Amino acid sequence: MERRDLHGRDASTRDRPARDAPDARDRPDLAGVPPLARITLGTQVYDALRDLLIAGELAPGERLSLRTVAERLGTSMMPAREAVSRLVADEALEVLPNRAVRVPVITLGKFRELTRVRIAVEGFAAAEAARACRPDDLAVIRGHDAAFRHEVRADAPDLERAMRANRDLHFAVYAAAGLPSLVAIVEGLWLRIGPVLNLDMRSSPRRLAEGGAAAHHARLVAALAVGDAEGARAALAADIAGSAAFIETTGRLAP
Amino acid sequence: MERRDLHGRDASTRDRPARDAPDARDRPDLAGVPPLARITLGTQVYDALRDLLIAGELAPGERLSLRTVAERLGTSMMPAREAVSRLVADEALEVLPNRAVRVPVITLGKFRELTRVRIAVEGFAAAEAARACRPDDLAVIRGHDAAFRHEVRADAPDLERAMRANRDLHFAVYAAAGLPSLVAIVEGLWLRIGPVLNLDMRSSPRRLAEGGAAAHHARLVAALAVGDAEGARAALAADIAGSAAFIETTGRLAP
DNA sequence: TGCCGTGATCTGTGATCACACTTAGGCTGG
DNA sequence: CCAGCCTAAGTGTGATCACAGATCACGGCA
Repeated sequence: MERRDLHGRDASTRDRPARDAPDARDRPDLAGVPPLARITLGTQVYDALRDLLIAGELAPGERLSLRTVAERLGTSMMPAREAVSRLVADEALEVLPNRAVRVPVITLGKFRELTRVRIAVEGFAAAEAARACRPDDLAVIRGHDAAFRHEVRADAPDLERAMRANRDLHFAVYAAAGLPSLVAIVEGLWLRIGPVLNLDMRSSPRRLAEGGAAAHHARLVAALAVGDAEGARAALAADIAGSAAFIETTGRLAP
Repeated sequence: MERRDLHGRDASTRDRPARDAPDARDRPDLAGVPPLARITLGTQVYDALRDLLIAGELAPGERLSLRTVAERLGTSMMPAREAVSRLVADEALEVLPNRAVRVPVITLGKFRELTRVRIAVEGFAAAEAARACRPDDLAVIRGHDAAFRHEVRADAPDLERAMRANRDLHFAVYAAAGLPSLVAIVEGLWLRIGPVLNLDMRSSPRRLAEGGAAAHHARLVAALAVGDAEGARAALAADIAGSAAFIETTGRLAP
């Protein structure tokens, strides 16, 4: 049970960059200096929990406690509260009538519903990506694709790395569509299926290679390269449907 | 400046129903008694602000203050904090590097992006609705359609009622698709375009009748009635594109 | 032996205080 | 008369306390 400390508790260094913000606003023609993302403790806790969720390190049904989360991450209860509130709003966590917080247990019906929505939304993103994809976007995508293929073909596949490569590949495609709000929507969906998807995937490693994931990815990349929107959509839909079908066969989903 | 009091501060009455929850779980065959939604002050503040936003009563660029919101709604600062945090997470509000909270100013580019995403997502929802629509769903939809048509044709159109009828019509269609997570996504989108959309609509009333909204709605309802998925999608896409084009002509959007 | 009341403990929620920071307004010094 | 500082009010963020309700185990009654 390692203890990540989010503090960097020297607030003077943490908030330092913000002091330049007024300058940047007074002289908007000053290059560089992007809007300067706010990094509060609450946001950091949110990101930490978020990563745990989509990595499947928090199992469905697992319970959380504000005080435990706070202590584990080295903060007080307040940032944990904010983080959990946001995740509950995203339906990535749920708080029962008992006031207990846990990661939701997805039913089979809900899983199928999410899969249909994913195919529609992510399929659209892939199609748009095929239209808007630029050479450097494609290069990044190919990089992640190669990493994934390399990992699943290895003698001792590193599942964590493989899943991360898969995720990076998908989101690189979605980012190439040039619709940030769409990417945010997809992130919300992944946040909800992450636990069940990655958890089951972890339980049966070799399925990763057997499933047609690599083949679907290859078709996807090929379609993107030639600007074939419908081809990209179909390839991505097949990829999603394939992994969903596998999850269903494990039968671990609640009725 | 009326003062809505969210308290009902008699906690004993507010939380009373929860006491039946354990019984309902122990005897699951006990009819009625759905899971019993939690209603915290934070959630109520969230809903209040949310309604203000999608009704366009909070103009883009308008600033909010936690303490002001709290006082106005008759609570302390904590529930206001949670509500604002959630809305910021939804990108329905934003907090500047100065730590000032305001409703975001949408740029023209962002507006077009959101419109494209809306056409894709809501169009899909309409198509699914055409497949899954049941007679009683259709009846509800027709009711809202009639209300909207009646309102825009009146001599003295009540804009607020018209916009609400329009919103109810749209969401009745999306609900008919039977994909709750999709409805949640669309709500997030409406939360972000609500301010600019409804604000501009309010500034020029008669456009409501001139715009083809009623005609698009008619085509939409007709398509739903016969299960024509692509027809429904097209009608809804035209509706969205129409109102978006009108908004752009007002030229009020930031470059 | 089986069951129900009852207490300690832990939960999320709300209120309040403390703090660093921003911002606007009034004052002083030129 | 204007530019400059500089105080005072107001901001979100984080910590801490208070509290009602839930959970669970122990102990006593039937």
